[in-house]
Amino acid sequence: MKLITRDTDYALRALCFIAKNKDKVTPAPELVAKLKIPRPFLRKILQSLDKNGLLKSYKGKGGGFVMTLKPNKISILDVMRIFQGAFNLNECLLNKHLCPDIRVCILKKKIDRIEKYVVSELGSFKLAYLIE
Amino acid sequence: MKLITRDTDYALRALCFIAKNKDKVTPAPELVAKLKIPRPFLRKILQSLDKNGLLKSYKGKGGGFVMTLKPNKISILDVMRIFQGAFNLNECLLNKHLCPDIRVCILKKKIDRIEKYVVSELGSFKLAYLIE
DNA sequence: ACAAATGATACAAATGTGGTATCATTAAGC
DNA sequence: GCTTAATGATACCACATTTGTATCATTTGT
Repeated sequence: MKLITRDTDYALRALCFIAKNKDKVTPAPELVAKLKIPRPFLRKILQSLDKNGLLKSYKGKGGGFVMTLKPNKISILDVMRIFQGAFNLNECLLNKHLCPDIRVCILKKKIDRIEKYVVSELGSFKLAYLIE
Repeated sequence: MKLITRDTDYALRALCFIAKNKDKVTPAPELVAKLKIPRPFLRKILQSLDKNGLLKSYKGKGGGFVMTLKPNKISILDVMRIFQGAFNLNECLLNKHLCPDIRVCILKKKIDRIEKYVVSELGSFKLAYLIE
C-alpha cells in the first residue's frame, strides 16, 4: 500500500522546481531534463496542475509554467487530491454491500479517526518545507 | 484510496462468524450462505487464513474451519498484512527512482510517522471488538 | 514564416483486484 | 469399501487502474 502515487510524486518534484524558479517561466523540456520524468507523462501532469489552478501556463515560444501560489500556501494534501482523488479510507467497507451489522460501524469509526489524522498531517505539510 | 481491501473485509466477516461458533467447526458453505460472499473467492480467503495460521482446517465430511487464537489475540492489522502485504506507505517515493534530494527525505519522515500511527491504531484494534 | 512552446486527446502496456473453474484429496458414516 | 461432503491446489479470466506513449492542433515571440 502506498500513500503517495507516482504522479503525485512527480507533481511534487515539478512544483518544487518551478517554485524555485520564482517568477521565471519554466518550460516543460527543462523539467524533463532535470527531473528525469518521462516527457509525455510530465506534460499530462503539468496540464492537470494548470487546470486545478496550482500552475499558470504560457503558450507559445518562451512559454512554460509558473506558480500561482506561494509554496507555503500549497500542502501535500492539495496535490494528492488532484491526482488521487479525495481521501476516503472507508471506501471498501461501504462499497457494494451495505454495512449489515454493528461491527462494521465500530471499525468504520476507527478508520474515520485515522483518516482525520492523516488529512490533518498532510494538510499542514506545505510545499515550502520541501524547498528550503 | 481505501485502507481495507475487499478480501480483508471478507476475511474479517468470516473470522467473526467462525469465532462466534467457538469450538464448533464451521464449513465454508455455511459462510457462503450467511455472509453472501462469492463461493470460490471465500474458499481462497479461507485457505489464506489457514496457511497464515489464523484458522485450522479440517478436511473431509463434517470438516470446516475453527479459530486457532482467541479473538482478542488477533488484530485488524494481522489480517490486513495477510491480504494487503506489509504496510509500506513510503513505497512510491523509493520505488524506482532513488530519492535524489533532501526534500524527499523530510517528506519520507513525515510519512513514516503517519505509518507508525496507523499501524499502532490498527494493531491494537482486536477482532474481539467486532464480535460483542 | 518559423520555431518553440502548450492543449487536447486517443492509445497501449503492465499491474492489481475481484472473481471463476476444475480436479485432486481427505475423512465421516452408512 | 463406497458415497458424500468437505478442503487443497492451481490455473485462469475480466475488468479497472496505473503508468506511460503518440499525435496533431494551437499559440506566441522573433
